[in-house]
Amino acid sequence: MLKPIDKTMLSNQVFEQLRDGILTGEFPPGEKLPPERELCGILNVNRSSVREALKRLEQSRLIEIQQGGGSTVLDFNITAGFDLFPWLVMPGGRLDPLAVRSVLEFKLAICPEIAGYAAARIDETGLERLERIVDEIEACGGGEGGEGGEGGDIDRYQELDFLFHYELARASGNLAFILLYNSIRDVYERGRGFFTPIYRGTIENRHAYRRIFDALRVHDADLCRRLSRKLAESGNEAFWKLTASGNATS
Amino acid sequence: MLKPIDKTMLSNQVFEQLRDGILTGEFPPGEKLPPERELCGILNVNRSSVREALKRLEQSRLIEIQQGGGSTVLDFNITAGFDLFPWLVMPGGRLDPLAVRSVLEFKLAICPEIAGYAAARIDETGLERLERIVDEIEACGGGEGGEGGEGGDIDRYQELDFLFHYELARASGNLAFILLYNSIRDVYERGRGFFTPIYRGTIENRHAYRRIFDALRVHDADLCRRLSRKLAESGNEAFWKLTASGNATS
DNA sequence: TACTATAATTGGTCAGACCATCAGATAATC
DNA sequence: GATTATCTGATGGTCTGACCAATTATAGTA
Repeated sequence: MLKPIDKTMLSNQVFEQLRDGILTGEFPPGEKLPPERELCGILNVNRSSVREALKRLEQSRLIEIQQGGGSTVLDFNITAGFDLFPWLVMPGGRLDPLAVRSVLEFKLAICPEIAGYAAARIDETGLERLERIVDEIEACGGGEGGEGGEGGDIDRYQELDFLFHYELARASGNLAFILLYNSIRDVYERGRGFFTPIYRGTIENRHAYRRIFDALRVHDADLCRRLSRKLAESGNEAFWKLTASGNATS
Repeated sequence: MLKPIDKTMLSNQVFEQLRDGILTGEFPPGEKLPPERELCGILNVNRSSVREALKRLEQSRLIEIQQGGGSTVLDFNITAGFDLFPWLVMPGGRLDPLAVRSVLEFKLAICPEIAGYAAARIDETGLERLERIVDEIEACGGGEGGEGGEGGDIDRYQELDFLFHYELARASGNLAFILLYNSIRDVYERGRGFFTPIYRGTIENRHAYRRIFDALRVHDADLCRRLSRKLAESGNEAFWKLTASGNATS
């Protein structure tokens, strides 16, 4: 009966409402948003809060503000940057199948490349950090028994999988890859529960990380690429199996 | 003597000053920004303007704001998303060599993949749009004479090259790739002048676009990937030649 | 009809006030 | 003396109301 109290700042609530309204098409591209003063009345907040929200929407390139001319909704497909991706993957708390496909294809495209550069450039400290992660991944029990209640391990495995790839991105010495993973982090965190079934199907591959690590250690870029691609492919296959059986995007 | 007047909004000027200060290390990670009221005094603007700027910095994940606790500078390498990339490529108007290398490697990694998916999914309207672009690229005169003053053509070629790849991203049907190019667009626009010498060296490849287009038309994904990779590689080589001779990043 | 001047709309900035939260100092308690 | 509770100041969050600046709509004029 008692619900947690929403302690988000007002300007943030305004921002989220308008952002979701734009992403769901409630405010279609080209249309004008209500004037600031009108929004104040509708939302029952001060103009400062509204303005802070509008400025953030403008920065996300979801709207265009023109002095004297009002705020116009932009077509986020054309204007919005990659930082918006997490919100397109889960509009309104549900997974968008097309966006999920995009995620999987995207991982398949960049993970091997990241691994390749990482193999060429990784240093000792990077290797150490990765080894700790690999060790812990292998320690995650996965399906050897039917004891059930292994959700904790799956959760941790999911987290470690991200950390593993994030460390690879850092080791690649490529700013673009690092920033990319910073943006994607939200996808993982927001969609944690939804991706769990996928990871449950791929945890049997947890020794694959070790193989990649060994290839990194000897700076075998080509092998890293191949192994990383294989890992990504197995994850994608697990997902498609689930969607086929109708268990995902629910 | 007469300088153009900066007509940007005050909050935007505040935002840019603080952002650049953070990116250049003037405000190192972990350090606290001056309190809002103090910033008002320093910058001689109203608190609303300061707040709007701070909210945007927070959204860019460059700072963390805590009620009663001030604003803390974050480590953008760990927190900032891909949308920040353009500003890391050209901090203070100069090219950052490491970031440029990142751009080139990044293009090399994703362009072929985009082309591959585009080949599988492109439709008639997409082909039409691309053909117009390819036609115009081929019409760009490039180095056949020594008439000089061909800057207009180079500029247009540069623009068309981006449009070509952007259309590929759209045709790929992958949201991630599209958003990526939306983010990258700024890199091209802000660094237009700096990249021109590169394009001057690669304009001789302008028939490569036609070959990719032909492969797209017959949905030959593998050929598209190979051709796209080759195109990206030739661009990168042109850049490294320039850096070797010390003409870039000037 | 086309152009121009005016008025209304709307975003940008400002000033000042008060509330909510946090951090450090102070006082109370064991 | 150490720990805990409380108080105080600093700082961000919200509100009110006003005025400026740019745009847009309207009315007037040639």
